[in-house]
Amino acid sequence: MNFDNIDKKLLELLQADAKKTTKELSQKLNLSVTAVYERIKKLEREGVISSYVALLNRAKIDKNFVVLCHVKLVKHNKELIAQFENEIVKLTEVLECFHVSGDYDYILKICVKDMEAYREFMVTKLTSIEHIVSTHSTFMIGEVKNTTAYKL
Amino acid sequence: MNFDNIDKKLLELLQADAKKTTKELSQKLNLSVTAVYERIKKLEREGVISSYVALLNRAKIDKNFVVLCHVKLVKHNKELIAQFENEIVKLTEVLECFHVSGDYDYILKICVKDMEAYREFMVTKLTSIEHIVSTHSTFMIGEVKNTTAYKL
DNA sequence: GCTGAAAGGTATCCTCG
DNA sequence: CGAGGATACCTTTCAGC
Repeated sequence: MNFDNIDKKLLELLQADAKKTTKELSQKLNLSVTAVYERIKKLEREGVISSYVALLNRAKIDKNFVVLCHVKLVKHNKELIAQFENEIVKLTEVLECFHVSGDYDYILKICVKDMEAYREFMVTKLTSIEHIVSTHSTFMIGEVKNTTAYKL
Repeated sequence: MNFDNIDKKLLELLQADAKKTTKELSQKLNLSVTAVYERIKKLEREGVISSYVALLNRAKIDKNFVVLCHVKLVKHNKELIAQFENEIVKLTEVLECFHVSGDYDYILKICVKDMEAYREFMVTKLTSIEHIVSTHSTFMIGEVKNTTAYKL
């Protein structure tokens, strides 16, 4: 799909605030309400906009302890990978999990309450998944940037 | 702030789909529309819900090349750190940047179109920031999980 | 903190340039 | 592709429990 400047601006606005009314958007874009409405519907239909979500403040919900955990598997055959990934998806503490190139196989972003909760998570959940040969935890000491918005 | 089970369920629903109407939510929660409305307003007022955003599909907007880049600075005094972080925030290709413990100082999640775009980013943007002594790029070869929703 | 009803604003659709 | 108007639905407020 191709985006003109209005689409780009529209996506920028919706990525910043999904609660803006089409009326407000139409004013910022110098378009009619209907035109904006149809552009949004098209972007949704095409799957460019995948969802609208509420973002929470980690600090207010006891999830302010963030760890980036590098994981290495014993082997890399299709079955083991599928099994591992299937388990990871279920873990609510894991917000992001990327299969990566390099020394480690996966990088996980884990959010829990504190170090104690992380210890508990490691012992009872992560390392109970089979096929993991090693992990390396890197603790977040500060969040410089964390956005969901892409610049088109 | 303290959350009862209704708040938790409400936050779960809003994190999954911010476009649900208070009417729909009230049915799922067995509450009146007004009660749900007031709970949401309170969660917004307290800053638990920080924003509502549209999430885009990376694959549809030419941002499907994801790199986790580890960065190490020369020194770690307050001034250099502030200067580095100030520059990073401006880079639209960087969606996440965490100040971390360990061998490297920062871990960045970078989304661009392809390897060529990444090369361009590294050469013209990232490494043009001063005080970086070394970087290590880890390429994403698969996305296992990527959510913005915390489980309360 | 909850409910139900009332008022005003929006989303959505339709017809027409 | 975009505009404007009609309608159903939603958000938001208010009185009362």
